[in-house]
Amino acid sequence: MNQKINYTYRYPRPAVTTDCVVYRFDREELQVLLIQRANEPFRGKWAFPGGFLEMEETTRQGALRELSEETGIVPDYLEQFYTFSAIDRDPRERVISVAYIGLVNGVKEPFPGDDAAKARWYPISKLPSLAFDHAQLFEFSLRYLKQQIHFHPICFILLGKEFTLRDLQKLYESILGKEFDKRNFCRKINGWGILKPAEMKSVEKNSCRKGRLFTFDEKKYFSIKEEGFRIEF
Amino acid sequence: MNQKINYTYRYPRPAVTTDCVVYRFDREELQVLLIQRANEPFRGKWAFPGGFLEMEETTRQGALRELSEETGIVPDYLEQFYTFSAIDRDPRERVISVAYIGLVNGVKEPFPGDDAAKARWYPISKLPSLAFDHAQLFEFSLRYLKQQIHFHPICFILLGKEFTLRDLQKLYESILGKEFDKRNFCRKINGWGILKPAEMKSVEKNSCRKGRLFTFDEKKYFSIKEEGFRIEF
DNA sequence: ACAAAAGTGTTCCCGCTACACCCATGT
DNA sequence: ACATGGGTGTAGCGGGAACACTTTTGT
Repeated sequence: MNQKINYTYRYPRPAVTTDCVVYRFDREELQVLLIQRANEPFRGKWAFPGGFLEMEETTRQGALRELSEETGIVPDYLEQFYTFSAIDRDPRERVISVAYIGLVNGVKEPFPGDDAAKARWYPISKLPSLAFDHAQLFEFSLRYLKQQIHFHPICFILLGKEFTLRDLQKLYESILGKEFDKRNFCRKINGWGILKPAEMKSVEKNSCRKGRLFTFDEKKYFSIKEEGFRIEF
Repeated sequence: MNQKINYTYRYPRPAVTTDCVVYRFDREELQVLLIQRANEPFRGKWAFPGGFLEMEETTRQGALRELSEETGIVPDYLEQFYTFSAIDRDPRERVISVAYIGLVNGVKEPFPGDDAAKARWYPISKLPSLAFDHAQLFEFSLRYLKQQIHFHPICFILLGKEFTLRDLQKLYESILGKEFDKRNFCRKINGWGILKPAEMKSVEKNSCRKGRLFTFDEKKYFSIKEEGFRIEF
């Protein structure tokens, strides 16, 4: 397996990697998935999962593969957000990284593997010091999220099947970094008409209520999106 | 100069290129800058300017260099919008391209050079058939423009120092692909308070009036942007 | 019992929309 | 003279913002 073949080119080439900033929302705050590096460089430091691109995969496929190898996580949404190419961003050699943002709903826990000694979710307000230029990677990813929230149903992907209006509001507040009035928020969302009440099992109806549960009406969303609807906030 | 050095790596690497979709606005319609390829592959076909990344430059620098070499154009704004990595996007070999969007104000004309046999501006409604996956590149760039118009003063960069309200309206209509009511448009823009009347030389005051000239009040724009202002449309 | 969070309406205001006519210029 | 494009105001409506108290549940 430890093949000794070398690859030779007429001109020098940078190495190409992919990195993933994966978000989840635990009904209180936004969190991102970090791994603790098992190898040099930056051994022991926390970083976003990622690694070298293979020749027979797109960057998207590479990002999914590395994410899966290092954490076992399969995201519910994955989109490219920026390519980092600063000349000294990797101490070993010239490396260009295509960075992806991932969204996960629910409470999946990671299993560290490969280059990851550990893997865990960190609240975005309490990130540790990060390897490489990953602090910048994080900043860019959050800015991208703040923008895309207007064009994609990001929040509904993060919330998963059922959620309360409070969950949704907390999530908007986490991403946009400001607070809203409960009633106005509620009316605004309802005005869009893209939520339907979730069906409840009769058990739930009486028992411990955390608020009414809703579901994202995907069909309705895509139909009004066709007509130019945007999730303005 | 024709050095015979080769570069050898332990694992195979894709080649990395940059491409630029540069826009200008001639007061009637949006145009993009295309070159006619002087070399294989796709010799004779139209394409966006671009080429291989060098080791001592960032992708941004590479994009600027290639653009300058092939067309002599220096954009007034340049931002990355997507990285294309489909496996067969270049018939020669595996090539990943980091694509940039450029904006130019005024009427600069290109000078073809390097890999470009010709270089010219094409109205976006009349693009010729394009080399590589550049049709997709174009689509992505336009989608990006449509989004970024809400977060950056794209339009004011394209218009340059002085412009009429009619120019601005035509530009918004070109990018967003829909038409607006003249008076409502005017009131909306004025409401932002980021336009100031341009000073006129006394000659202009009486002579052939094409409408009042305005200037983008950059200082004002950045100050209200700080407070969370967005250019909603 | 107390604290924490859910649920619920009204008023005011601003910005968006729709709409038509006159004037100046250039041909 | 005619055509083209510039310039201007109003009325109605809908959505956004500000605002407080009661009820339920969990501790």
